[in-house]
Amino acid sequence: MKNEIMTKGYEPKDVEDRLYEYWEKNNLFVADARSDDDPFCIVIPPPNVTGTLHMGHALNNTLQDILCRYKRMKGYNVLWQPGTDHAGIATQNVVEKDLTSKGTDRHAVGREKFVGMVWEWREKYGGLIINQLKRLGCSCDWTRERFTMDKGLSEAVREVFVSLYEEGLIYRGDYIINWCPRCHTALAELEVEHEETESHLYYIRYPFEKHDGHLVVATTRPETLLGDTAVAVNPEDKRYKDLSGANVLLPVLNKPIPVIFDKYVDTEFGTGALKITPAHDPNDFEIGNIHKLERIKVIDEDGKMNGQAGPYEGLDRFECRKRILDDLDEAGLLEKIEPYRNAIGHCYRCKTMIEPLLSKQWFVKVSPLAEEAMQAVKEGKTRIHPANWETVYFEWMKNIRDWCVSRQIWWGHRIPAWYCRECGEVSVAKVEPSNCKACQSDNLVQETDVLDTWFSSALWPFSTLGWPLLTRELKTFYPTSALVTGFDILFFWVARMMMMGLHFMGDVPFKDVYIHALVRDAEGKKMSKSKGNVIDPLVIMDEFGTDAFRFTLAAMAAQGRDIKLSEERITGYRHFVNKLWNAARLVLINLDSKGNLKVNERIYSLPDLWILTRIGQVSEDFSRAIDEYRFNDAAGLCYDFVWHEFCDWYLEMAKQGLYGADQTLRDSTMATAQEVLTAALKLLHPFMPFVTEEIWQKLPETRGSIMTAKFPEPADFASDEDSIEKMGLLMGCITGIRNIRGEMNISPSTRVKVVLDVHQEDEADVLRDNLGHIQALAKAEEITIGFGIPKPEGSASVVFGHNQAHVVLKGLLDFEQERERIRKEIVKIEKDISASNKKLSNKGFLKKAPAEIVAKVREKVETLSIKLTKLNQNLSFFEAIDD
RNA sequence: AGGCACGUAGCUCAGGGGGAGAGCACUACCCUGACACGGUAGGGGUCAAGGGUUCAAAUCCCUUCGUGCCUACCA
Repeated sequence: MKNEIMTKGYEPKDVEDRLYEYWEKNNLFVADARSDDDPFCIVIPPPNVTGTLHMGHALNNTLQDILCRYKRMKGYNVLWQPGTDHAGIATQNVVEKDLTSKGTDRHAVGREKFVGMVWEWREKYGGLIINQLKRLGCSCDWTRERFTMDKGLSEAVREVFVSLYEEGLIYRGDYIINWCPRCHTALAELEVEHEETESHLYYIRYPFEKHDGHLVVATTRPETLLGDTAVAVNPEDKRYKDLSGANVLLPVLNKPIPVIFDKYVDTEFGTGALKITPAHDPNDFEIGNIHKLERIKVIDEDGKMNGQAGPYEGLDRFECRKRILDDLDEAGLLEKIEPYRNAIGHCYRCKTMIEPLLSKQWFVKVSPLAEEAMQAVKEGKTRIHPANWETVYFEWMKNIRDWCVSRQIWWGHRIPAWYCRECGEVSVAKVEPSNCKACQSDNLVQETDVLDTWFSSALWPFSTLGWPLLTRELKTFYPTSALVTGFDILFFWVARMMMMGLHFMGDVPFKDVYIHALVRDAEGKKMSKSKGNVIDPLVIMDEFGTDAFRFTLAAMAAQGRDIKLSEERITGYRHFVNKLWNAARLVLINLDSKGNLKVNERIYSLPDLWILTRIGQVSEDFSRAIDEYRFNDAAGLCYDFVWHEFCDWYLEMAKQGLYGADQTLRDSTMATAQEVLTAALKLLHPFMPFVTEEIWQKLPETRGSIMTAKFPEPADFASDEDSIEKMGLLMGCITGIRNIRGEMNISPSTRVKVVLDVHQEDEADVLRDNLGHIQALAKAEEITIGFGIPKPEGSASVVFGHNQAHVVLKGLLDFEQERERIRKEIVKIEKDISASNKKLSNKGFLKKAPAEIVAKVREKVETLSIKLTKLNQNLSFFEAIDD
């Protein structure tokens, strides 16, 4: 690969797969649990096995990869722990869909066989997302890949479940779930589609038990009134303040139920009186809990009215609604009906209306765990970046409710609880018990529910490192260094990892949490398949190359902001990749001169010193930015440095040395160019792993992979603070001359005569020493330098610092145009000066502003005044001339 | 409804109390021996509106308008 001629443009396709293979083959991603180096560990947010790479993954994993590659080069012992999540419902759905297309379903297949089929599916397709992560360049230690349902992690899950149960932190209780009466399954919130539906609001009279009159209640679901156990009103509501202790009679059933007071009730809505059906409405369930109301289930798992429904038993819930309305009307209890629109939950699969149903579920009692988790962030053991997310975290932790961890699906960790068929005793154990601990019966049956997928995800930072075994990995890498994730799963996942980590490891799971932006489409909408607005990262990578794509994501990942991805922006960064490639090409083409330069022979020209000083500064700023998770700043630093300093100025000036006859100068220039290019490659490697590695391996003085190279530090480079100012003078001079050329429309091929009227000896020296550069970059010839040289006839002038450059344009100069140019400049400067003078004449400013600010403004006025004087002189010079 | 963000150049976005910035697009001139995915120069903004704090506000505070997201959804 060495010394191979580089192609004119960078072709990512030829490079990416080959280099990724090279890294993997050389075990460059593999972490060493026995190393004494400082550890740096990130656990990947495990993508669903059913997942395909989307923009969210791309951003999330690019940022993690940047951190990992950076830390490796900084000498850390890096472990990026990868793996996938079994994603209970999502995965089960994929296989069920397959069964449906074959005209069968999971119930026909049976549990055991069905679960077997899911495993088969996972074997076959579960690696898709992993390969896509590799395509993105992720440097995960794939030798340690884990799965939330593999043997070790399943053991961790059981261990945790049993411990929490034994500590009394897991219990079984009643809960309202979303039930589909047609599919016969509970649905997660995510699987419920809320649809705006035309409906009705029924006003029903509930007569008072002890006196005349009635309370009117508004409801959209009259059939549930059979299960009412109270009517609630707001305690602030003056209309109902006398009803304390009163009962009303439940219509149809004529059963007395109490009137209760609860702030939850909205006085503005309906009549301000709310019927409470704890067994069939989630909110009513909550209120029922607070007021210790009886829960009466009147609808069964088929959506039919049960024995508690009295005369309506056996009716379908919708049929029952009709009948009950008729009966109410007949009894004079139906006051009115209003049309109403509301969002009703439907089954995402069969569109059947969801029935909120009371059932027994398993819960984790989270408040003691949450308290610890909150404390850890307050004490700074875990820091959340950007910090404003800490508020959100605290808010949620404060209002946390017990966590319902049971799910009525088949794919997942089956809850390790066994019921005795003889006596009903519940045994929770790591391994299946042979006998009931109460009655010794061996007639046991295991709980059919599985655990919420987030239960195993909550253990991820330590279960992947080998827990419950006390492995070396655990010792070396726990607590992990950073967690990188989107805010959408701050609660689902981050908070729960905090709780579990603290509880079972006695320490936080990670020291830093970096919350990154969400990638949205051009309209700012969340990308989703149903909206059809997804941009496929793989398509982008094919079109633009992985490096350009990654760089774009990083450059746009400003903290806490959403990213609206635009292809134009990616195009811009693809150009940047190409620019880097061609800078390297320039260096490589001139390698004939890499030479036998001895260290003490090396010459440091002003541009050399300047660019070396700059790369040192940039290295420092870059590291600080990454350490503070300011990815966009780090990206911007590299971009500006490589393009606008290294390429635009340094390499252009280097050509002087490269194409000249002086061998030592050529060798020195090449030495600096190579040194800076190499350093820039290292800075950019975390962002653009492929192109940087490819160039690295073509450079003659590099060995192995750039991945193992030492990251640049300011101390690595020759440094000269003065070079910054001197170079500024030189650049100002060149820019000034170019400015005139541009404005006057002088063809680039035309060489111009330049007279430099200089103010100070030391500045004159700088310009004299770099005459060649001025000639080359400003396309000048015959440069004269002197003090107080009069403005030559037919010249346009520009002021830089305290100096002037007169560009002699005899014959080419349009006097009117030049007058106009100067006037324009004068107006601008006068405005600037007067603004500054206004500040300086403000006593408050002089008194209260920091001295350095005042000095700066003074200096500015001084500089601008000199410039103004010179401009005015030049203007009068031209005004004296008749066209 | 509540909470949290955000309104900066035509577009996509940085910046964040003391000189309005970048990329793309646009204009002019250039295929100059790394790169036309390039070079040089240029045009373009009341930093949403109004008020306040301050010597100084695009930046901090308040209000309004607009946009987006997250919760909760009104029975």
